[in-house]
Amino acid sequence: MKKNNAITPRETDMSKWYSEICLKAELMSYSKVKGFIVYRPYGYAIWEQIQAFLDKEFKATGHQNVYMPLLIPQSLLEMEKEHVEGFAPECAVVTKGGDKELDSPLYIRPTSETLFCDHFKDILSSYRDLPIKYNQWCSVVRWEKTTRPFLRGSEFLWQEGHTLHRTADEAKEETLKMLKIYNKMGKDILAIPFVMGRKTDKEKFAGALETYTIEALMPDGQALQSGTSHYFGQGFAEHYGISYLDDDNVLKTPHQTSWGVSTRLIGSIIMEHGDDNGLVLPPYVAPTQVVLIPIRPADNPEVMKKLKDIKESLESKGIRVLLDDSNKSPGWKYAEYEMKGVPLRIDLGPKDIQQNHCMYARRFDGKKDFWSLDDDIAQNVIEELKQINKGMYNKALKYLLEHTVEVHSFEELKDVIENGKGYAKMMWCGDRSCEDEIKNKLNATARCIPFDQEPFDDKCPICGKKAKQVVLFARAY
RNA sequence: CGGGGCAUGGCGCAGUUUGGUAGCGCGCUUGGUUUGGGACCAAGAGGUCGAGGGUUCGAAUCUCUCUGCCCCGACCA
Repeated sequence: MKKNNAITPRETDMSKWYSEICLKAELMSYSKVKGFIVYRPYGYAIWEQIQAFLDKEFKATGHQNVYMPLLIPQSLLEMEKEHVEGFAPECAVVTKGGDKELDSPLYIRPTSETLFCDHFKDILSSYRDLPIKYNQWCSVVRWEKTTRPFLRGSEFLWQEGHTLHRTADEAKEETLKMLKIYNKMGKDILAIPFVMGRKTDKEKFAGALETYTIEALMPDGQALQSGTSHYFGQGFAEHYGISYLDDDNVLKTPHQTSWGVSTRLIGSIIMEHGDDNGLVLPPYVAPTQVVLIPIRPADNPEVMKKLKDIKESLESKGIRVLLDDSNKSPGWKYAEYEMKGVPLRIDLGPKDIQQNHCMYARRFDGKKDFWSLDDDIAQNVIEELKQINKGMYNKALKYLLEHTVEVHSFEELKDVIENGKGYAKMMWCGDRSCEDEIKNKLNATARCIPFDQEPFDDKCPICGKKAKQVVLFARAY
């Protein structure tokens, strides 16, 4: 049969493949303003699943949601030097209110550190107020020159956690705790194995003492920074005058963190799992987890009756299920739900009724098999979704391991980077100059200093000096 | 910000070279027949040809200006 809605194969053109999935799986639409997209229901629902998971984790670890204003006065943004230098060049600025020119411009938040700091100054007075653990769900605006749906937009949706602590240790612990929640999210619901690690000084957040990251590896060998967690120390607090009286009656400065993930995660899901038939969604973020396809229902009333029973029993177990009773042909439906990445499909037709079974097909590996209609189908589905998530994770993990290559020389590094072989795992002296050289010559950056440090050499292949740590280099989105 | 491409119904395109009053495929609506890997017939709806100016009796088509989008690079979640 003809494929009248096929997409460009990933091998042919990854960029084209990616944007066609975004559009044809109905995740988003382009808007009239460059870099700003419409999050369509199917795409937004993925974000809602991610939100639901994280919101629960945040609250379970004692965080509260708040909402800060959209606009930042210039004076407030300028209070932390590194921070303003990092962000001001990519800010959108409001210069008029109504028809009147403003005395001082207002910045649309590119991130909300400054707003949180200003507020913290007001509400913190005693050690009894600490810790303060806030999170915000919102969108931010950064005037990007090059934009791609989900991966890089001028506006994106995210969450940003901002916390204050009495001790440095407690703040550091918070920073790592939140990073681990992100990593858990990868394994549990995104089916993406992240590499956790610390950013080099060159790559860390503007104003942070330490930045930690979760990095995903995409099928073209490029890395995608998927979430960050920062330890600020007391820098911001000092600049913004945040202080409290401790139990020894001494005025002290709290220790601060911030951490965030964004709708970029949707982009990483698309690239990590997608194939030439379209999107492949991991089951626990899929807006529809199971689609039911009736075959020849018109002259076989048993078919719809049975499917409605199945639908009800799935719903009663909290499974997100869609019964497509439209009069499109089954073939059309197969292709459609493959494009949309629905993890599991169940077909039921007269032949199945006769044989007292139904057919199921898994999206990610195409496995097809039958379940007896006497089975507890809901229980089977629950188990199958679990296996799918595990299978997708393991597949991605295998790719990650196979594409993390130890390099001992510049030539080997070059080979890995230029041929899209993935992460170049390298022993590094720790000098900025070597990092810069790699950036200049190969356009690759230090993605992170992974937590798993297993030294395999004793000198830096760039300068030949003594190596201090293992670093992963890659080109990045 | 450089380099390339594009702008004609919801989507994909033809028409532009050589000016003559807008067409095709998909999708959509209605009715009917269908349904095990993108069904078929019939009848319909839908377009100030990205915006503005100019040339002309007449502009999707020639011309000028502007705007937007996509892709590839340099910078960033």
